[in-house]
Amino acid sequence: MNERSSQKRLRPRKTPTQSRSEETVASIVEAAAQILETEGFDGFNTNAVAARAGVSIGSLYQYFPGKDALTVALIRRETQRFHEDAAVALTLRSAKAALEYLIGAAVRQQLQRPRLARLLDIEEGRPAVRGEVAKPELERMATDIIRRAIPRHAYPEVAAADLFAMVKGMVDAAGERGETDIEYLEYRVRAAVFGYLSKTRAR
Amino acid sequence: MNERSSQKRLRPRKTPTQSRSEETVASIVEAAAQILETEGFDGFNTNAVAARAGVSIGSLYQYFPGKDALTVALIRRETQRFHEDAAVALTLRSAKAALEYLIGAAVRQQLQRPRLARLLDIEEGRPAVRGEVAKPELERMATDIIRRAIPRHAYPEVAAADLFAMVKGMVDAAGERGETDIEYLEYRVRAAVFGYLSKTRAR
Amino acid sequence: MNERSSQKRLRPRKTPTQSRSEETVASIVEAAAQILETEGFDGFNTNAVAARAGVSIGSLYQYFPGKDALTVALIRRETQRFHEDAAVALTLRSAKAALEYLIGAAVRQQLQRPRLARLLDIEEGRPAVRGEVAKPELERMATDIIRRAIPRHAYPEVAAADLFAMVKGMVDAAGERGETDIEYLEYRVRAAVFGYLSKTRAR
Amino acid sequence: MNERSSQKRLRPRKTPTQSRSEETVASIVEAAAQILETEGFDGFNTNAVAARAGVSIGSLYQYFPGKDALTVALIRRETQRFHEDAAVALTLRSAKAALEYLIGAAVRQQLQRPRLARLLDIEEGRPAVRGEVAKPELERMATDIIRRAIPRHAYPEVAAADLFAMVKGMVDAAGERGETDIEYLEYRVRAAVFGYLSKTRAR
DNA sequence: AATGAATGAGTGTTCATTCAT
DNA sequence: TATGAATGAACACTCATTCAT
Repeated sequence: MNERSSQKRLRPRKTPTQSRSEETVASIVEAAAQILETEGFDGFNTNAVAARAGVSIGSLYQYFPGKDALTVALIRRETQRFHEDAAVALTLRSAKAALEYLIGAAVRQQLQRPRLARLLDIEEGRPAVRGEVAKPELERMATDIIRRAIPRHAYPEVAAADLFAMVKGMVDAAGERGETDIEYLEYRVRAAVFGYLSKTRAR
Repeated sequence: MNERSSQKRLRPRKTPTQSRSEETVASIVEAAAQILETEGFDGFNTNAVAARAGVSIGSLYQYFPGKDALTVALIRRETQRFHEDAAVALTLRSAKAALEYLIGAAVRQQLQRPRLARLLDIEEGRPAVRGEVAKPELERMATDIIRRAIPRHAYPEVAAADLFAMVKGMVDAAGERGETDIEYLEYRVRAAVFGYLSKTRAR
Repeated sequence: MNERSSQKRLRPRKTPTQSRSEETVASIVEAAAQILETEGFDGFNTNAVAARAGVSIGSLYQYFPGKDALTVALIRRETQRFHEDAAVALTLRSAKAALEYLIGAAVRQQLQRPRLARLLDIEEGRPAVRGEVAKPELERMATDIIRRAIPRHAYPEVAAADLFAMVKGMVDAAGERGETDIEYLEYRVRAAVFGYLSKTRAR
Repeated sequence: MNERSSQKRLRPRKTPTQSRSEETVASIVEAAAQILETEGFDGFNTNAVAARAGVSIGSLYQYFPGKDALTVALIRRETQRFHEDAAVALTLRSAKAALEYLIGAAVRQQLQRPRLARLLDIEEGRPAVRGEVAKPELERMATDIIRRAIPRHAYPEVAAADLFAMVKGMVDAAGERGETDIEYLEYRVRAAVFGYLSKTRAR
């Protein structure tokens, strides 16, 4: 139907208080992840997700007001761990250690289920989805870390955005090429990040 | 349905020899670009493209065997200039100058029509399209340039892939954020590229 | 487009367990029969069938994975009775009686809805449909009957095939000409069958 | 080119019996035959026929007012020889010989290009085509032969129709099964025809 | 709450036919 | 007369979403 109607709610229809509901919601989200991973966008439709989750299509719509809401939930789930890692990184004394911690987290996260990660990155850009996925806080944290690592950096927000973009670009591409050597990839990503920062330091 | 061709052809159906045909083909490809740019994937359907091109749907299919072929043609058109720039860069004496030339080309190209560029980057990843768009030669050129710039680099192919990915990531993100200051963006991309190379030099 | 299933399934998509579904399926098949009967191949499209069945096009595709599957289902429905008649014929003591029984069944069946029968005979020959409609068993039964009727016949399988073909040819043509005198037609078909067998007996 | 120019010198500038138009028409009809034979109904479209004939689609429509007209022309061409054979058969003294002559002609004709013959038989039944193809005279000839062969036959017209139908049915089916032993098939068809006539003789 | 049958707007694609050149 | 670019009605099929049970 009309996907353009901007007033569509993307929040879950109900906050599950019962454990059974929570399980159902979780199974639906995981089913979405699996479908996206194995079938790609072409196979990613609500009926398939419901079937994979062992749930009726009606139930899916009981918990998610629409397909986009399901996508958002999945993105949130996948972002969650990274969010927590960022919080941990903030507590580290050394700013460099914090950055390295974060880089490691990003690489591992993205390479855990590379196809899923890549596809979700694309979904994040969809107008219907963007704005629903909480980037701001994450970016604020990253900005903080950079501010501490390079106190004299001219535009830490820009740097944070740039670094996010290049790390994501590199790791997505690596995942797509089928790379599995996390060590090597992390080494290169660190090179990119610290290389960028060293050349950008002041302006 | 057409059961005969198991492998869909992505090459243009007929090479237009008459000038009228050439115009039609060009107008269709440009219409595709505009639709993608203004409506995004959601509005990107063959009927809309034909309508925007001021052409019947039948004409579209006379020149493109399918939607994917149209996408491929559009990607090729957009890649064309960059291809040529890469060839020019190869002729420059200084390897550093070559790299900078290429970076500038990439940034300008990607920021010319940022949304279009971003969406085409996504399309390039689609299984139905990948393999039809000639990356190999481009990557070979880039590898050559890196080989000359950093003769002692351990894995120039990996570096080329990484650099492509990070540049694309950075510029796409910048375009999406609405950045227009090409100078500044180029400066940062150069920082990223040369930073990466300096930290990666040997292994 | 669905690129996943290289071999289109012709089996019904889901076996309806609820009575409502069964009704829907039956109404769709009967609608297909009526459309084919009244409009011929030209009007036989899925949208028209759905409309005639008083059902949405989506429902049609929920039970039949494609147009051909619907055709197959219709052929099966029309063949069903004949199949059962053949089984009954096999139980008759006299082989001649069995043959006559079968002939009568074939004539009546084919003349019940002559146009439909003729059109389905044609559809049976379509590459996409042939092989899905169970002829083998029917031919085996017919071969058995012939074997019993003419024990010394040189090639009962060939005879069975010939007889099927000539009976079908005669009755289809008669139906097309608008014949309604079943008695007379049966008489001629019997003449053809027993005439063929008497002249072919041994070789 | 070379062959053509040499022919130009040796042959008259224009063949008086065949104008260039006639050649074009013939090539189109033969192209239609080939397409139907090799691609079946699915590939049988006017553009494909024109291409195979080495003629523009516009030219095709210059000679045939529509697709059906082309089909009719093809049916007529294929029926032509059989028509002539029927005329020859009429001149034979012995009625039995005439019938056998005709049967042989029918079998050979139908088995020459079996797929084409079968497909054309189907086309003959299409409402848009039926009535355009001259059956009456052919049936009259066949009726005459039967009248002479079995002077006391009650309904020679009915017999002629029945025999046409059963012969066509048998030979089409044989062709479809890939039979190539013309002798054997002719033997069986004769058995069917004379068997039918012997059992039907009077009423 | 859960189910799954039903919906129908939308999309890719074909092909007979026309007509300007 | 010949060409072939252009047309657009028609059709098979999908899938997000609803709602009666």
